[in-house]
Formats: sequence, C-alpha cells, structure tokens
Amino acid sequence: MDIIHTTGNTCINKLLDEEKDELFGSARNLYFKAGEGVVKKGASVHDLFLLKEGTVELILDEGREKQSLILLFAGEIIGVNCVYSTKYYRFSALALTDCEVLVLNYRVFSKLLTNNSGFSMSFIQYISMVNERFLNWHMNLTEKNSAGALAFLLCELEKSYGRSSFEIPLTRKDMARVIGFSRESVLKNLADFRKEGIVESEGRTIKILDADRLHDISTYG
Amino acid sequence: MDIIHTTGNTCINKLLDEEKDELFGSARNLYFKAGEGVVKKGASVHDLFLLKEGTVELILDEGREKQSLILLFAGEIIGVNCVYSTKYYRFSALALTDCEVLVLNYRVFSKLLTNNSGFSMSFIQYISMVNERFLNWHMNLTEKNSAGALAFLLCELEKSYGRSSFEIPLTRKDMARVIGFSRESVLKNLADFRKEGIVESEGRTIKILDADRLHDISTYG
DNA sequence: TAGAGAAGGTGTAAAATTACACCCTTACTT
DNA sequence: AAGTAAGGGTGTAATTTTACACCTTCTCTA
Repeated sequence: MDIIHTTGNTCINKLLDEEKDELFGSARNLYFKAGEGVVKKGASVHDLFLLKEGTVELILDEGREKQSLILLFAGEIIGVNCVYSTKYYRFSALALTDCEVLVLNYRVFSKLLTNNSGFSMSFIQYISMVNERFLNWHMNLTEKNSAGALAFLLCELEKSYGRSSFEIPLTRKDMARVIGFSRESVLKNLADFRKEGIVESEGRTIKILDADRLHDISTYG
Repeated sequence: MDIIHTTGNTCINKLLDEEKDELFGSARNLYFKAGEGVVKKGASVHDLFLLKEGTVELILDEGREKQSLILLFAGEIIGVNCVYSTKYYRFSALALTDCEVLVLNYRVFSKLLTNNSGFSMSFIQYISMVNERFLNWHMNLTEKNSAGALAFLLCELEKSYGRSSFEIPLTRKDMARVIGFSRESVLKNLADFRKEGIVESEGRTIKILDADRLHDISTYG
C-alpha cells in the first residue's frame, strides 16, 4: 500500500503576495523544547499552529493512553481537523524534538479561505490528504503484529528524515506508545532486527541496514 | 469521550435554491441490494455518492482484510475524503442493507464549492467532522478489548437506528470484521452479554436491555 | 424430501502479547 | 563520590485472542 505522506501543506502557496503578507504579518513564532506540550487537549482552537521545524506526537491523553495518534513532521498544521469541526483540540501535541511553530491568525486564515476560492479548494485538498494520512497511519499500525508495527514506524522515520541513519526522537517506551504495543515488545523486536542484520541500534542512534527487508516486515507483518 | 456522530452532512443546505436545482438536476439515483458493492477500491472518483438510505461498510479489501474502516449511515457522502485528495477510492464500500444513493455531479459540486464560499466553508466543516468521526471510530475500536469493541459497535448501532431493539445488518462474521476481532470472540462476548442481562439476541434481532452497562463496557473495556 | 451450504454457537488448544521481575548502564543530583 | 532515577535490555509467567474442531439450526435447491 502506498503511504500517503504529505511533505507539508502547499495550500498557502495559492495565496496572492498581498494575502501572504497579511497572513504572515499577523503571525508569530513560538519555540518549544523537546518534551514540552505544544497544544493541550480540550483547549479552544484560537489560531493555526504550523509546524515549521521539529517533530511532534499527537496523543489522546485520556485514562487509556495506550497509543498515540500519529507523529507530525515539519510542514503540517497541528490539529487542522479540529479548526473547522470541534473548534477545540481533540488531542494534545507533545514536542519530541525542539520545535518551531508559526502561529497563523484564525480570523485572517478564515477570511482568506472565504475570499480566495483557489486557496479554499487547495485547503480542502490539504485536509483531505491529512485525513488520508491519519487513517493510513492508524490502519498500518493496528492491522499489524508488533514486528510489523515497529518496522512501519522505522520506515516512516527514515522517510521523514530522508536518511537511513538517524537519532530517533523517542525512547523505547515512547516508541511503544506510538505503535500501540508494550515496551518489551519493542525491545524484543528491535533485538530480533539487530540479530537478523536489518538494523543497527545503539540507544537512540538507529541505522537501517536492510530497508527492503524492513519494508517487507512492515507490509506483511 | 464524546462520540462525534454526523447526522448527515448539512453543507448542501448552504446552497441557494438555484444552485440546489443545478446540483440535484444533474444528479441521479442508484439503488443497491444488500451485499452489493457500491464503490470499488482503486476506481476513479467521478462523482459524489450521497447515501440517502441504508447502511454501508467501508473496507480496505486488500490481502489482510482484518478490519473494516467504518460503517456509514444515511446522510454521508461515501469516500468524501478521496474526492479532493487521491481522486480514486482508497477503499471499497459494501451495501449491508438495501441502499439508495444520490449521485452528485463532481464538476457541478466543485463549481459550487468555488463559487459559493459559504458552501465551501460548510464543506470544510463537514469533511473535518467526517475526519473526526473516522478517527474516533478507529481509536474506539483499536484501544479496546474484544468486549469493549463489541459494546462500542452495539452502542453505535443503537444510536444510528435510534432504538434499543433493531435488526443488525451484519452476520456475526461481519461484526467480527467490523470490530477487528475474530468471529469466536464476538460470539463469546455476545454470550457473556446475554448471560449478564445486558442484551437479548436471537439471530439478527438485538435488544439492548442495559444501555448504561453496555456503554460502560464500551468506555472502560 | 434429501442434501448442501451458510449461519449461530461452544469447548479446548495454540499462539501472541503483556506483565512482572530483574539486570546493567548512564546521567544527574546532592 | 555516592545515591537515585531513567533508560536499555532479557527471561519467564500470565493473560488475551485466535485457531481448530465440532455441533445445531435454518434455508435454499436439486
């Protein structure tokens, strides 16, 4: 199955220069340290948080926080689904790395959607793609066994960072939560991957040696 | 957790009378028998399928067809996420009951989105809500044990039909696929529910006796 | 009306995952 | 420098779910 993977939303490019000036002129930058909360579940959506740099994890921090929703990388609007539906965040976002967020003004954004039909059509495409990505992510993780889910996560990280060797922004416990399995399952599967020469891992440094094999495990696992 | 449950999309009500005439004038009705395929995964999205009557199941009919995506009831546009993203269906839709579908012309619909900003904003709200519903449905099923998942399904059906007693449009095997567990798990949990006086069930006739208890099992199961 | 097939149902065995217990190492704190 | 907390790691037991085997009922069809 193809993994739909937005490389960031492009709808803002549909704006005229003067509209961009208005949107960015009313925007401000926020910086978050790794581990900080970016948005809090239940809070009202006042503005749109465009993730310019870093990785965040979306979590449903309820009683049962077995599994996180998804990881978001640079280019995504955090909680874009909630902006025009519930108007409050349905989940929390946690910075996994240091993050830079551009806060776009809700009223300006909405006005531009209303006035510029090219922009609104492009935004419809964007949220449709985000929808697909969420669903795809979740289906990929929940239909798999623990090995397949871990392989999927590693493949996604490789793709997002564009390198086969990277520092994973998650502890083993975090990885378990993201893929919806136990910490022990992550450790055991990671040990298996090492034994079979599919990955090298030492602490947070992960190097994917056999991407094809990993992808197969992700697909058929 | 609140279950977001669209009672059908209302964005079409934002259209002017003449726009409605144009949209419905170019539309046609299709009728499907229970068991028939409504849309096929991989097919291009030519038009929008508005489900006027009946219940359909969305399935990712790949090799691993462990779990279906969601059930859709009257009022929903089938595959609305795909219309402006992938442009082809990412899943198949199967009629569980006899269905009536209103086929809306894609070009007319898109033109109205472009020309009527109130409609497009309302459509953005609609697809955001659909997004929420998909995610909520999936999270509810995958975070639960088999009893909780079955309880969730029964609660959703009760809510959709607006009655505590109904004919379930699914065989036990179907129910298993919808909630992502095995047929035996469904049967055993259903037997437990009967023993504990939570439901009565005889074949496809289901009567919910203790909705509160069922809801608790759904929430904490 | 006999037979096949689909559906509901249940017990037991097998498989997978989680939970627990415990180890080692590192890094931070006092 | 010792103590403690957090993270990585691994074996074994407990739990959950699935798989298998088998039975009954109902319906459709030859």
